Amino acid sequence: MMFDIKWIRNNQKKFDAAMERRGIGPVAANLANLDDIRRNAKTKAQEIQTERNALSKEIGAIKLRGEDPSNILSKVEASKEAQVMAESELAEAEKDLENYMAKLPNAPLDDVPSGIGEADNVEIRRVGELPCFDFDVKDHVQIGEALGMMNFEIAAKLSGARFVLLTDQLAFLERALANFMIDHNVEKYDYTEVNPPALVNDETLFGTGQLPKFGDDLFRTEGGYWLIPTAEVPLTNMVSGSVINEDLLPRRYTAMTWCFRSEAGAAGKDTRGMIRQHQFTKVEMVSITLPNESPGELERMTKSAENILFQLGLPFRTVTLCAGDMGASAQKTYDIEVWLPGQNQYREISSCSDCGEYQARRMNARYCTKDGNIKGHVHTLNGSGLAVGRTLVAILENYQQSDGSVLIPTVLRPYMGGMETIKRR
RNA sequence: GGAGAGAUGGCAGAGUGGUUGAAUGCACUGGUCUUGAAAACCAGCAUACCUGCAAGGGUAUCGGGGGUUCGAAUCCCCCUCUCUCCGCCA
Repeated sequence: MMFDIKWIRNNQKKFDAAMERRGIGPVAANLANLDDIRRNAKTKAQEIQTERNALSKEIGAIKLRGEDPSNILSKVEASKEAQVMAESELAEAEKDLENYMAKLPNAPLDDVPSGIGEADNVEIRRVGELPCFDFDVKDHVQIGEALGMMNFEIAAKLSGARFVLLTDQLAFLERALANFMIDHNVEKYDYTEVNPPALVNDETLFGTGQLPKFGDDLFRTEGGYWLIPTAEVPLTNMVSGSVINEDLLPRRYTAMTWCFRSEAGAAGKDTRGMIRQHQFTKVEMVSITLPNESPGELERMTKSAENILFQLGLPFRTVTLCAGDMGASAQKTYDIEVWLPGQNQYREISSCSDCGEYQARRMNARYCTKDGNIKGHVHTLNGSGLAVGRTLVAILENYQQSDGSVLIPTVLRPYMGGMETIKRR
C-alpha cells in the first residue's frame, strides 16, 4: 500500500491539511470511502470462499467413502456465480484505491515552509564570496566555444537540440570532476560506489515515483525500457522488495551515470548552453535509513554535496524548498544553488530530498530487528553530489580569466595530471 | 537469436489433483537433562490482508499472470528470471 490507509482513515483532517500544502484538494474522505468499499468487498468474497472451501473438502471426504456427492455439487454451483461477482467487485475496488493513491504526492514535513512556488523557498545559508572580474564576464558557452572545446553544432547534427559535445580538455575536465566527486563521496562520506543499469523497467520507475504520473519526462525504448532520468532510480530500487536487518542501516550508495530527460515541459527554458540538456552526467547519492534517522541523514547528505562545492571554491547558497515546489516523492528538500557569473544568478546544482517512507512503500522495502521481526518501511533519501555538467559550467564561469583561459580548481588538478589551466591550443 | 533444464518456507530438499501452509534434514528459539557446555530428547519457528474489544476466526501466497476443476504446489497456456549448450557480440 502506497500510503498507510488505516492512518489516513483515522487522521483524515491531518492528511488533508498535508495535501493542501501541496496544492491538492481534500482526498482523505474519498480514500476512506474507497477503502470501505474495498474492505466490504473483500470480506464478502472471503466469506463465499470459506463456504466453498468447506464444501470442496466435504466432497473429497464423501468420495473417499465411495458415496455420491452430487447433492453438494449442486450447492457449489449456486455459490459460483456469487463468487465471480464478489471477486470482480473486489478487484475493481482495489484498483480504484491503488490508482487513486499512486498519484498522490508525499506529505511535507512540518518544518517545510509553506508556499506554492520558487519565490516561497527559504534561503538558509550562503557560502563563498562571489568572484569579481575586471573584464567583461562571459558565459560558459562563449568560454567553451572560444576554447574550441564545446560544440553545440556538431551535437545538433548528431542528435538535435539540447545536446552538447565536449572535446579535449573540457571532456577531460568533466571526467575529472566525476572522479573527484565519487572519491569524495566514497572516502569522506562513506558511500559505496555503484555502477547501475541505465535502462530500467516500469516497476523500478514506479518505485521511486516517476510513474505513473511523470512518464512524459522520460525517454522510452521500443523494447519497453526507460532511460533513467537520474541514478536515484536504480540506486534506490536496489532495496526494493527486501527486508533489511537494521544493523545494516544506513546504507549509502553513490554512482556516476548519464541522466536522460525529455524536458517535455521545458520548451523555451534555458535553451542556451549546457544548463538544460536531454543527456547529462550526474553523480548521485542515495541513502536508505531507519525512519527516525532520515532527517539527520538529509543534513549529512546536504553537507556532503555542499562540501564538494566548497572544495571546488564555488560560491553557493542553500535553500529549503517550500511545500509547493518540492518533487512529488519528497517530504523535505534542500536545493543547493551555485553562483553563475554568466547568468548573474544562483542556479540549482544539487537537490537533496528526504522521501520518508513514500518510495519505500511503493517499492515495499522494509527493515527488521536482529531476530527478524519486521518493523516497518525504511526511509529513502537522494541527492545530487553533484550535477557534473552544471559544475563544469560553474567552473568555466567562475574561474574564467581575461585571456579566455580557465583556471582549474586546486583540488581538481591531481585528477587532471597536474594541469593548472585550460586554454586554447 | 536457437535447443534444453530449472524456479517449493532462512537454507537444503520431498511432493504429479482431495484436511498440503506444505514431509524430512539443517539452521534458529524455548525447555528437559548437566557443575557448565556439547550431545540427546521435547516443543516452537512464514508473510500479507480481512474480521473481532479480545481470545480467536477467515482468505491468499509453492517465480509472476491467466485457464481447467466442486477442489491445483500438482494439469494446460502466456510471461519473467536462472543454469547448460550453440550462434552472435563490446
